[in-house]
Amino acid sequence: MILLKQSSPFDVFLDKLTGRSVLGDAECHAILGLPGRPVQVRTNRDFVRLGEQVEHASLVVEGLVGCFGQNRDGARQITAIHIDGDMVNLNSVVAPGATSALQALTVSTVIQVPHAALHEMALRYPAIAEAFWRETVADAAILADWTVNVGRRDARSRTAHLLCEMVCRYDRGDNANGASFHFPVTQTHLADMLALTSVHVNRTLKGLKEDRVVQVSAREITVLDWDRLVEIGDFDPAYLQIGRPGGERQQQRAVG
Amino acid sequence: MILLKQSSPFDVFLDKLTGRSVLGDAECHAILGLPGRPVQVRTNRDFVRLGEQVEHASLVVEGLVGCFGQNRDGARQITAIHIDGDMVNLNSVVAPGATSALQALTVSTVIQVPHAALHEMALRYPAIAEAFWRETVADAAILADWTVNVGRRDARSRTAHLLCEMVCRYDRGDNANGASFHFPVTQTHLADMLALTSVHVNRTLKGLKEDRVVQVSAREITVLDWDRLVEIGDFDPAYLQIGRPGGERQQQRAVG
DNA sequence: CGCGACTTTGACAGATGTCAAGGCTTGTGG
DNA sequence: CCACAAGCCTTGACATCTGTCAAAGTCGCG
Repeated sequence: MILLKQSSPFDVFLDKLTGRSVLGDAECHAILGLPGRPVQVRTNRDFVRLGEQVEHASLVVEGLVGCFGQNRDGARQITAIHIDGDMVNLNSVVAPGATSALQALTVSTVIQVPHAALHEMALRYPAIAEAFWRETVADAAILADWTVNVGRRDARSRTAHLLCEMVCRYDRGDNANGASFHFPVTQTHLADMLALTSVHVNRTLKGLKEDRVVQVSAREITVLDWDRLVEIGDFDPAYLQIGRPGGERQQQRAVG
Repeated sequence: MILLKQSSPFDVFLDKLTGRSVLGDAECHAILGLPGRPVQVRTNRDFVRLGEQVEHASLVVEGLVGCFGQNRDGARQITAIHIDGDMVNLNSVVAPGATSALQALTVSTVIQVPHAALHEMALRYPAIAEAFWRETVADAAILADWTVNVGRRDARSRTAHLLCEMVCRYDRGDNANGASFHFPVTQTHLADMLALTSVHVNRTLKGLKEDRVVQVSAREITVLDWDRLVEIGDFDPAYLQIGRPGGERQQQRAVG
């Protein structure tokens, strides 16, 4: 599968897909040829509301997007965070009634891809249908990990764990000492991800900074001591299922 | 789709599928004809271990099965619970490397269905591929709800919420006052689902019993005041996506 | 320069965890 | 049919983590 043109906004998405699934040329071309309408979303703006019937999935091209739930009192819980190249709500193709809200955490650009196109593609190319399903499974694995994180780790460990995850998802997992990534979220956002209060996030982050494990400046996070961060965060990247098509088992032929 | 024979152990599974997806006769027959090997699992026995490569999905016929994560100290967190008729790890068809352990909470009977059969069926019947994908999405929605529950509700509300969910999943949602269901889990199991300690589960349950909201006897849970339970639990069943094929939008033709 | 959003800090409150002991149920074997 | 053991439930006293409230400091932007 040698496709070198880096022009389509779907390139990064395709990369993520092929990181987990085996796709043939025909499928790759199809993905790259998907239709889509770019949309800018302002910070803290819901672009999908709870209960809404959506008609397109959204591919993040730039920015950060969160999946929000909340309790009766309005306390919010982020259940997933999506970075560029992630198709936020691919799941909506088969379940268009949104069960959680989607909000941009920063100014973001997303490409709205009509369900019809994705659905048709899944019907036509079983390998794509499978790849989409697999993406949903991977997202669910991350979600399960978040549940464990929120449920069974204390604030310090929980925070470190999240940072480890983001390092890996930003593909800085190797050579991680000194690795840094732009993570433009407020401490309130972090609190919503970690099920803490922003005050406590502040204290926790302070601790990690004082211990020279990470450095945070201008919303840029730098890992000073990766091994220590992994240990504090009780982190094992297996659940992220990054870069092993077919769960390192299937030798699926590339149909196409 | 008129299939009245209630002989196959896949009947309940098919019911759940058709509750969310539209399937034609051919697909229904195919599902009912799936191969499978019944297996008994003892209480507290892992039948899938973390990291294991599995080769079949497991359909719960009887009993209760939990999906477990844990932290470094061995504190456990249940991330999903499956009752009879649930295909526990349908997701393993496309991601055979287990990212969490599966354990029977009570003596359970599961039917092991080879991935090969499920995979082949998904390739042959796009509507089934889609239905399987949709089941994964529904499970993920429940998981997201659990994350919110664990992260943003206090012990009392969290417990009530879980009970509400189980009432609905056991299909006792209507006529819910007086509804009861067999839920043979220990308080330690409940603690692992709710991210509490068993001691605190005990105190919380005591409170709900004293307030005449629920009654618990011999592992049978009876709802005394459904409206109150819903209110305490801050519960809205929408996320369960029960009984509305296609997310109450798609008028999908039944292919077959 | 000043406003608004975000961060940082301290004092205190409250929810939940920890530890430990005793009571109850259930199943088993004599 | 009784006695015992094992697991489970229940309870109390106390510890600890995290939340709450409030104020001041900082940063970036118009």
